[in-house]
Amino acid sequence: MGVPASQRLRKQSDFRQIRSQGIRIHCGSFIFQCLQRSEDTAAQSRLSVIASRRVGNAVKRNYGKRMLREIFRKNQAALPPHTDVVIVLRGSYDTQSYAQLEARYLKACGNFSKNIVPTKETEA
RNA sequence: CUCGGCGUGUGGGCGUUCGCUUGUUCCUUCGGGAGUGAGAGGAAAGUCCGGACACCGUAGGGCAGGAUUCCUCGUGAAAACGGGGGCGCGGCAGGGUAACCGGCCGUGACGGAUAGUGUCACAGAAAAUAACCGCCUUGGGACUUGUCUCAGGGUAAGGGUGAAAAGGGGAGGUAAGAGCUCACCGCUGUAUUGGUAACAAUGCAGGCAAGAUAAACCCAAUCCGGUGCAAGGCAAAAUAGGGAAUCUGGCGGCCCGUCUUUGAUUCCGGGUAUGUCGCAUCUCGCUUCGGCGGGAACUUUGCUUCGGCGGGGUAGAUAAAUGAACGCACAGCCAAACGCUUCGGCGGGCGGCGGACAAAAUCCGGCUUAUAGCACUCCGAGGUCG
RNA sequence: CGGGCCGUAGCGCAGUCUGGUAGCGCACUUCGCUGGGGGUGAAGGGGUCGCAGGUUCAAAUCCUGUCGGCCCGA
Repeated sequence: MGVPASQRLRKQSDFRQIRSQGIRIHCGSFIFQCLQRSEDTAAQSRLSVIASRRVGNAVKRNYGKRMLREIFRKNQAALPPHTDVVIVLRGSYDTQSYAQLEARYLKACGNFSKNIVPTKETEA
C-alpha cells in the first residue's frame, strides 16, 4: 500500500459521514468524495479506495487501488490539510493511463479547494 | 521446412529513484526513528474431495441419510494417483471360403436385472401371465360339393409396427407347428485345470426357463458423530438477565440407552459486531550415545526421544501489504523507404505499440478449469530435396 | 471462509421431483369492428430449454463437469 496505516480510513462511521456531508466530484473513471475534518483531530489527510466486484477480478481491482493510492501519496500537497478522501473506482479506469488519472485527480483537488476555502472564510 | 493438435516444462530479465507490509538488532522524548533481511501462484482461482487443527459432547447401539464399487501391485494419513492384468465397446491393418481368430491403438461411474417394486411414450394384436391377421384342425349349418358361415381347439414358422417381439440360423419332424429332437454357436449350473485374483479353457448336465432400464427405487459389500478459523481463547466496551408463544421435561436427523436438571425451546425487539491471540521454523537424508523389540551368546537388524552434520524450504495482509516512474537489452504485434516478383506475394526493417491466465486470507495433499510466448516428446496435414 | 437458490420466446414465469406433446400472460405481425387512434375480437409467427460430455431406444427433465447471476450466515 502506498499509504501508511495511519492515513487509511477504516471505520464504518467515517465512511457514513463522508458519504452524507462530503463533496462528490465525478471524474470519469472514478468518483472523488472528500470532507475536511475539524482541526482538533489528527493532522494528516486520510484516503480510502473502494473497488466493488463490478470493477473486475481481483487483479484489476488491486491494480486500480494501487495506482490511486500512489497518486494520493505523491500529491498530498494539492489537498487542504486534514482532509478525508474516498475514491470509488469504476470499471472503465483501465482505458486511461496513470498520467491521465493523475491529471483528473489534481483537477478534482483543485475544485475541492476552491469550494472549501470561501466557506471557511465566511465562517471566520 | 511450414501449419495444426494432445501432453510436459518454463511462466519476462537487469539497474536507479520514490514508497508499502513484516521478522530481527539498536536507539527513543514511547509518538516513533535508524540499520539489516524477507515479501503472491502453477494454478494463489473454482470450492469438487480428503486430512491436520479447534470447539460441541447422544462420539455407545440401531434406524435414516451420505459416499465408494472389475482384479492385483506400489506410493500415501486419507482422498487420490501411477504400473500391470481381465472383460466390454469403437477404430485400423492382417489371416481365413466362412463361422471366426489373434495383433495394435483408443476408450469405459466396469458390483448385482433368478431378492423385490416401478417404468417402457407413439406405433403395434401383444411391451413381458404374448393369438390381430395367417396356418392347421373338431363339431353344427347353408348351398352352386368345395367353398362360405357360426361355435371351439392347436400353433410363436410367416406378416407388418417398433429402439426393443420372447435364444440364432440350419436339418429332421408334424395336421400345422414348436428345443419336440439333433449337431454347431450362445446361455445357466456344476466339476476339473491354469492364474494371487478378476477371469479364461475344457468336460458333464440342464434343457430355453432368463427383454431393456439400477447416472429409477432398491439389494450386497466397505466407510462416515456434528460444526467449521465467521472454529475457538483472552481483553475491553455497551446494555433492558425486556416482551410473546409453546411444552412440562430438554439435549445438534430420529429412536433406545446414557448424562444433566428445574426450567427448556422458538419467535419478536434492543445492543455489540473493537483490539489481540489463533497466524507462520518445517521437512528430507546421514549419524554418536541411549531406550524398546526381533534373533542365537558375538556379528547384526527394525522403530524411536534429545543432540550433531548436510540439502531444500522458511509471505503473513485484515476497507486486506508486493506498487509507481525512468533507462537498457531480449521476446511479440503493426509497419514506412527500398529490393525481388510468375503481380498472388516474398525479403526488408525507419518508426510506433507493448507483456498470457490470474493475486495469498488457518495450513497441507489431490481434482477440475484458465493460460500469450518459448523449449521438448508424440501425432496429423501440406510442400521441397535426395 | 462456509452454505443455499436460479438460468426455458423480447419480458415475467409454469413444466424438471415421476424422461416421450415445450406451455401461460404481456409484447410482436396480419385481418375485422372505427373517419383515424385507443380498445376489443379472430388468426399467426417466434425458443440451440446457459454451455460441454455421458446414461438411455429417447434428456428441458437423470448424472458429471463448467460458465454466469442472485441471496444468506459474525
